[in-house]
Amino acid sequence: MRILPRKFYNRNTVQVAKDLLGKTLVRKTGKQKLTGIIIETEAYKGKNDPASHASKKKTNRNKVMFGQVGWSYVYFTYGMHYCFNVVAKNDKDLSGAVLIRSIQPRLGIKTMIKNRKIDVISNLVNGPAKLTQAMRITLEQYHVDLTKDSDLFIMDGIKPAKILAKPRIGITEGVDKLWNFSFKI
DNA sequence: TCGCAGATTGCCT
DNA sequence: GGCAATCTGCGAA
Repeated sequence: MRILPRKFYNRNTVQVAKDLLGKTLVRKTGKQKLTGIIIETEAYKGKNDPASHASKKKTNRNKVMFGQVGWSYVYFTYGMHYCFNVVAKNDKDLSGAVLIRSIQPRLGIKTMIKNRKIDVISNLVNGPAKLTQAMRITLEQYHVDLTKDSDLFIMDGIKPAKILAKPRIGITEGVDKLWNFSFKI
């Protein structure tokens, strides 16, 4: 398997969100290696997308969404949760990112369970904040290059059979857009 | 099984 | 000062 090249992310944000399904997320913590297949994503553009952090203006928090594609965007919210995004946009768009909502654990499941302090597999990574907790993603992973072999990157994976498109979750504006993508393994 | 409220911190207005 | 791309536990049905 190969690491996804930067040009993979240099396309329409919605298209990248779809194509990220089935790809492998790799997280290295010391000697431990945690991997998982991405099974749910959401697309957030900048302009004309009221639900996006970057819809209004560039701030210190969301500036990564305006920067280089293929870099991580981690943000802290609700006082206790982190969410993990990948910056992806074509040349026309000023900003955009794909939220990784859910994965299917492959390597290091035991470590993930330990990180989450629970023992129910079905409850391990079925949500963006649970995913970051299980994989130990924090603000230290804010602005990491995902196209390089480091602590955190994304590799090629499997091909999803059937992609489902739904409204995005947890937002109050822009709910008419079917930019939540998932598939069944 | 479903729906609601609390937790808790940093960012923006 | 108010709110957020969420999760969990609790109470009701």
